Amino acid sequence: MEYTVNKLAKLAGVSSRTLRYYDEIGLLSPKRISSNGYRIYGRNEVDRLQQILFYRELGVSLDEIGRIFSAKDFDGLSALQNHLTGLLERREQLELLIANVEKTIKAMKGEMIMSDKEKFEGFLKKMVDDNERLYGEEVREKYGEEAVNRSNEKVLHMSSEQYAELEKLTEELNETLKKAVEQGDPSSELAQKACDLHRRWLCFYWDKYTKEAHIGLTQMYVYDSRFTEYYEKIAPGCAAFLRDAVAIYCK
Amino acid sequence: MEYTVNKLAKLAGVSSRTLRYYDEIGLLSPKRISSNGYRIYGRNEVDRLQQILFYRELGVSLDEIGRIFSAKDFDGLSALQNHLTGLLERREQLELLIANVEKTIKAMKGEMIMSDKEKFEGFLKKMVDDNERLYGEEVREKYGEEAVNRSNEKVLHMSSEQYAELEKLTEELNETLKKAVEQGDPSSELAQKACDLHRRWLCFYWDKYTKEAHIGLTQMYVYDSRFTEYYEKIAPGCAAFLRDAVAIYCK
DNA sequence: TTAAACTATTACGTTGCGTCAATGTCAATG
DNA sequence: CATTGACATTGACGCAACGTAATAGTTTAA
Repeated sequence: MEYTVNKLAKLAGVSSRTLRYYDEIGLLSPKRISSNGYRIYGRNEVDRLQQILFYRELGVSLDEIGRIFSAKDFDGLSALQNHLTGLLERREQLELLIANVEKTIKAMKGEMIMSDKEKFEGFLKKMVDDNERLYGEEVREKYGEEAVNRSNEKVLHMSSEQYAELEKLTEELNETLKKAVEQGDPSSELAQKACDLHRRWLCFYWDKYTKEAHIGLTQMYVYDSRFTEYYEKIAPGCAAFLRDAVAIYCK
Repeated sequence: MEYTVNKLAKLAGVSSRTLRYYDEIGLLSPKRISSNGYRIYGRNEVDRLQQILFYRELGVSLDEIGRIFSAKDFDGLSALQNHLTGLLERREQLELLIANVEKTIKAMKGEMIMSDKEKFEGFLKKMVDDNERLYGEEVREKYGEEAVNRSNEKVLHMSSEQYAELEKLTEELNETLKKAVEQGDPSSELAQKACDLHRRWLCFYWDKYTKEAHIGLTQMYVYDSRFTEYYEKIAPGCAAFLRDAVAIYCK
């Protein structure tokens, strides 16, 4: 009932490096070291390793696992309860992150739809194809057909629903923006009005508006030729102008 | 319009160390280095930093941000779309983790309820008090009163609902286990039957049974005195016996 | 006997900085 | 003018949990 590193590693489905690491940090030491320097593990060590892996699978850090074991009164239940609290917190943060990314994507797509519907549809198609090539099978297996399709169709669907209102706002924004650029001053009242229209335009897509995102987005317009071109058609240097104006608007 | 590290750092709300790091990895280099060796940033750098922070807030890694910028055709939208895929994957993994932790906690609590209701209620009370002391205010602020109470009451609620059936199964399990221990062979047919009963017992709490979790849990019984004591009352050395039997059962 | 298979230690790489430590520079004050 | 305090520089370690060599000694099977 004695095991060398690789024996135990294979038995437990981990790498030998992992075992040596656990030895190094004092989480799982071998029963003894044989005369040739080899690590020899016994029954107790197998058990302890199982326990370690049990918690590890649940996402508990090795550090905490160590503390669970070394606590005088072993209480895995309390440990898991605390661990769960951390996990729930992480989930909440992740949800927030996802929501933000999604709303940003939504806004950018909305912008593209406004700027050039045909071009956008071409882009969307390419996007879908790329996803298909890269993740298609995987994703389809994981989430099922309709999830993929749903996510791909959502944008176009939304655009057709609210197209009219959005278009009106866009028109007003573009006009205001054009006049403001002609005046040439990003801090002018007209320019700031354009910023406000742009904000309202964004709120069409965003559930929650933040200054930071507004600044970041307009700055991006300057770097992404698809957006720059669109604004260029409204007025020369328009994207940069809007960026400057929004920077002031949000200050 | 020129900034030294700290000026820019304060302007953008990051640390100077961050800026030096970004310089180090080539993500954001200063416009020039002044004669005294100081980093001097200009307008372009401010913009670029804003962009970096925009993506960083969305959880994009610095490495990827760098690639977004260095790509010949800047395409933040596609980048975000890909990034979102990763985030969704992470969320799914986190959900799985949480579900597993929750079901494990559930099972352990179930075990305690069976073993000694009074003791368990004492434990629950202590648990709640601990949480109160440690996270009480925070958690209450975050999730609201009822979320805390709900999570604390859930277990007891469940136990009262299904107590009868569970008790019957428990009785059968305990009897079988007792006989099996008397025989003394964890690989015996009776012992394996007990394992199967224990599995069914677990399935009362778990939505999804896995061998690994079964092994891990029974092994934990040996380490946690609350469980060991309970099984000890059924038969001497019972927890260890069950662990050994389950190890065989799951092989 | 020799080569394959297994063991060991040492140490760098990963991510995004925080945090010293030692040292140099600048602006203002006594 | 010298000192002091604020700000600048370059290292370099530390974190989490190993993966991945590189180098060298040991055991085992052909």
